[in-house]
Amino acid sequence: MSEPRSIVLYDTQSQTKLPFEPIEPGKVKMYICGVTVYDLTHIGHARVYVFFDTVKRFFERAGYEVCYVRNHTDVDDKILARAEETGVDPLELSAKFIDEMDRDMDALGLDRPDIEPKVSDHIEEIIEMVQTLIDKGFAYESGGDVYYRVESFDGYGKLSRRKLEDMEAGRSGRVTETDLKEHPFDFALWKGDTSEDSLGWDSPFGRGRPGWHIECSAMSMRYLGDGLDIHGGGRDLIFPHHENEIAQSEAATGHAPFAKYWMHVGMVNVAEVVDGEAVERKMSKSLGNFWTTRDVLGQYHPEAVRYFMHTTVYRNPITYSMDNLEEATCRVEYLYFTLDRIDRALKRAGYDLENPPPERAVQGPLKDLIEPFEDRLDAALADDFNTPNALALISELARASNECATCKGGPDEATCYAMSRLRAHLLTAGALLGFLRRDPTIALRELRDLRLKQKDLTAEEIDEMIVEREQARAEKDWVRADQLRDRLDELDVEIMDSPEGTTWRIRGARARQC
RNA sequence: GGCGGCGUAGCCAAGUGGUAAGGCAGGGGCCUGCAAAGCCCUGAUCACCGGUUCGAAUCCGGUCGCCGCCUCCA
Repeated sequence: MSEPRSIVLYDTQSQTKLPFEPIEPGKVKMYICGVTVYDLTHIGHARVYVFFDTVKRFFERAGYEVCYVRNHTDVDDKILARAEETGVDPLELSAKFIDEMDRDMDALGLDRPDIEPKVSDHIEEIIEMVQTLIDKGFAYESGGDVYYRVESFDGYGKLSRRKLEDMEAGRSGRVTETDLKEHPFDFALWKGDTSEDSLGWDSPFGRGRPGWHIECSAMSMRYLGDGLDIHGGGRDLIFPHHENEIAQSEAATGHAPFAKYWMHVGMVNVAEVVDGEAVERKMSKSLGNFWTTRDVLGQYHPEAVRYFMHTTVYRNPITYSMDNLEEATCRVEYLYFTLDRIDRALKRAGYDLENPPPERAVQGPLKDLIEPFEDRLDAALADDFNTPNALALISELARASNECATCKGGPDEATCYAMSRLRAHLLTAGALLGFLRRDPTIALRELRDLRLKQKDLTAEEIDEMIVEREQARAEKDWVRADQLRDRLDELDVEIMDSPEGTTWRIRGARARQC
């Protein structure tokens, strides 16, 4: 970005868009809640991390130095339960799923966060913080556990704007009452566990392990200090997780706000039939309606998955469906075909793609598209990361690119120069959103191979028929050529004849189009 | 019961005070041996009712429908 632009982002707590003003000039301190690593990640997790990857990249483009921390919760009851079931050591189990998550997030092309702390490496900080809370009267020991006293914190409920009374008056039977707690909404900072063979650490309050929320407070402050710029995660973390983090952190440090901006990503929904009725519900482990990132990447190209994620603004729910993923796949394919066309046209004209000519003003009808493009792209993303608007801009670019690359008689010098600028813009936008990052030939092959796999076809058998048809065409045997094309068509293979030869592709699973 | 959100063309989806981005599908055209790809043209007054305003999809009130959170959850 040529000059500092004001980035506006929606803050959950104030329920409004605010101009981003860093605590330390030029720096962004960002903590994003990671996952509890007892299983493969699902596509809902992926949405959150794809989004914040783009947030991070955009801040960097805007000239900020970003410190991105994302934790792994590797000590948790669910991990213990899963470890018990499978007879594995809990920390080995979580280590395995951290690796699996890395594999999936790498495949999606995410940059690794700068710091990825684990609970098991920060027990000391956690114990220290719990002790501080006890000392200050915000927490109490009870039956070997330590609980946070929600009524001691004035601001309790300020993020999720709910009152303790309202929640108590709410759905009966939902809140678990325990003799150990002073108030039903008090939550565990430390869970006592005296059995020697379970995962635990010695502490001033006895042997045990941390409760759920404390780790994020302890680890975020360990790496980013008492005040962070951005704290984020999925919408479902607003209550109780983030609410509790605020209560703990601000109580412990006496410093407010704990986080200046709270950003929450909408849920991934999935359409299902429940009791004979079509409904759309949040994807979740407990409902059992989730798709793992691994499964999805087996079916769809990672860049198509990212494209799909960007079709809806991050705060709204998005529907995971075959149709939506297919459409995203088609768009990514279209963009790569476009890039491929530009590259070929430019190479034919003697352009060196690695060393584009020095920038100069564009003349003619494309001027108004090319010159202000990056400014418009930045404006879209600076407005609370409006990725659908960014995609709309990319569509305009691609259309113009195709027009240039396929113009009759071949592009002239001015058109070639315009194309090289369009190409650069496409790549810039793609780099921010996470696609168009491969060589078009490679990407198109990857896309093709996934479809071949879907249709249970091999490239060889198709190529054979293509060669046969080319021969028929060379002999102007149109009847035979068309017969072969019809046969291929039945296999959902589409043929594209061009002066450079015949290429083909597989139609997507979505109907007979695309 | 409390808190939050959503309802925009056949479908997906931006836009939150000045006469509705983009994509998919459909229709018409250019190109093509014919196709496909690509390009061009083509569609909505914004759930409903009432109000504020010179002017509202956009603000206020109400109605209906859907979803999320209040329990582990990204």
